[in-house]
Amino acid sequence: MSIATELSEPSLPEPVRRTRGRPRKAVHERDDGNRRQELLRAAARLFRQQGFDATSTRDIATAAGMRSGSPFYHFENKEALLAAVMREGMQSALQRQAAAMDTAVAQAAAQGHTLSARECLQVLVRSHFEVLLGPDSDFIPVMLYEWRSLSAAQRSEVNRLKDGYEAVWVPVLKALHASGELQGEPGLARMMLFGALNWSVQWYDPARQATLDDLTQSVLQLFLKTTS
Amino acid sequence: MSIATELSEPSLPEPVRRTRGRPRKAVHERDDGNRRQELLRAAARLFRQQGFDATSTRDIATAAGMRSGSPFYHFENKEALLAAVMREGMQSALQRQAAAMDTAVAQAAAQGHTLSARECLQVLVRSHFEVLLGPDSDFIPVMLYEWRSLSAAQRSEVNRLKDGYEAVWVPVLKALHASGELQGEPGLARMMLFGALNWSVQWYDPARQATLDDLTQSVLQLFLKTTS
DNA sequence: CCTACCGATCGGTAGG
DNA sequence: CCTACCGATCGGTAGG
Repeated sequence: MSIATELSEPSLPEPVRRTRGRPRKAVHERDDGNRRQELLRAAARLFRQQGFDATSTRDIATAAGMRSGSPFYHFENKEALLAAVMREGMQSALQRQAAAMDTAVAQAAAQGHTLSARECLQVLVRSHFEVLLGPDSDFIPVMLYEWRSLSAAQRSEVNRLKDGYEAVWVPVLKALHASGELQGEPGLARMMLFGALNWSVQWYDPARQATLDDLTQSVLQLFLKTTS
Repeated sequence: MSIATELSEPSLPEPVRRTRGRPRKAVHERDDGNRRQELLRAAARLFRQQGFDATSTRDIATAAGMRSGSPFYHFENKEALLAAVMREGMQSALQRQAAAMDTAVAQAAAQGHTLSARECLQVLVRSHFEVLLGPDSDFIPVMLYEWRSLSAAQRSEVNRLKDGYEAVWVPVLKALHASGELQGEPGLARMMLFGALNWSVQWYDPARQATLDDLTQSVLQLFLKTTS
C-alpha cells in the first residue's frame, strides 16, 4: 500500500513572521541581525547542559559576547528566550522531517515505486535521530526536557508545533499496525516509540556508540515484526 | 568513658549538645523521626513538579510544616536532600523489583514450572511501571530527570544503584534475544526499552489512559516477537 | 547594545 | 527545630 501521498508535507511557503494574539514591544520583533541567533544558540547549548533554571541570563550573555543586560534588548524576558529556542527548534525539525520525506518519496518515484510504510518509518526515525543527536541538536532536547518552565500560553504554542510533527507519524504507524508489522494500539505505540527515541539524548555518545544509521536499524528491528 | 555509655542504645533520650558550634556530622546520621521522611516526601513531590532548581528549600520546609532554616538540621545542604530522594527511591525500587520477581518465581514453582524469559520481562516491566507511575512515585522520576544537579560523587553513587537495578534485566533480555523474541543488539534494546518505559512519566494520566497492566501488555506486544 | 544599578530571593548559618 | 540574619546572585530596568 502506498501512503506516500498522504504523507507528503505541503512544503512551507516563506517563513512568515506573524505576531500572534499578544501585543509586544516593537523592539522584540525587529530581529534582523545574527546577534539574536547567537543568543539563541548560546541559550540552547546552556539550557541543555545545565537546565533552564540553572542557567543565568548572564551566562547566556557572556557566551554570546554581550554584557549582562543586553539579552533583554532581544528578548522580553528569560522565558521568552526559552520559548524562542523551542519554537526555532521545532520549526527546524519540521523542515528537516518534511525535507527527508520529500527526498525519499522523490527517490522512490524516480525508481518507479512508492515508499512502503516500513521505509517511511525508517526515514522518520532517521530524521528524528538527526534532530536529537546531529549537529545543532540542542534545541529539541531543550524542548523535551524544559517545557515545564514555559508559561501556559507558550506551552500550548509549542505543543501545537509538536502535534504537527507527530501527525506525520500517525498514518505510518497505523499502516504498520494494519499490516501486522506493528503490534499494540498505535497511540500507545507512538508514545513508546518516541520515548525510546527521545531517551537517546540521555545516553548516546557519538564517540563510543553506534552511528545514527545503526540506531535507526536497531529501532526498526526492535519495533517491527516481519510480515511473511 | 564508661561501659554504660558504650552500651547505651541508639535511642538516646536527648541529643547531646556541645557548647561550641553544632554537632553537624553526627546529627545527619541520626535520622530517627518521621520529620526527615516528611521532608523527603515533600522534596520529592516538589522536585518532580517544579524541578530541583525551581524549588527553594523554603518551599520544601513549608510543605513539611517547618520554618525556612529547619531542613538544614536534617540535611547538610540542598544537594544532599536531592541525593537522599534519589537514594531512597532507588532502594525502594530495588526492593519492589526483587519482591515482584520472588513472588512470581514462587508462584510458578508452586505450579510446578519455571518462569519463561517472557514472563520475567513482564514482571520487570510491570514492576517498573509501578515504580514510575504508582503510589509514591515521585522519587524515581526525580532521579531520571534531575541527576544533572548532583555532584560527581553523588552521581556515581546513584549510578551504582541504577546499575544494580538494570543488571536484573540483562540476562532476561539476553535470553529473549537468544530465542529470537527480541531482535537487535541487547544493549541497545535495553536502552530503547527503558526509554519507552521512562518516557511514560511525561504523558501517562491514570484518569484517562490505560491501566498499568494495559501498558505492560502493550510493551510486550510492541517489543517481543512471537516464536513459532 | 553598554553602564550602572535595584529589589527580590535564595542557600545557608549562628545561637539558642 | 526556631529566630534572626547575611552574602551572593539573579532577572530585569533606566538612561544613554
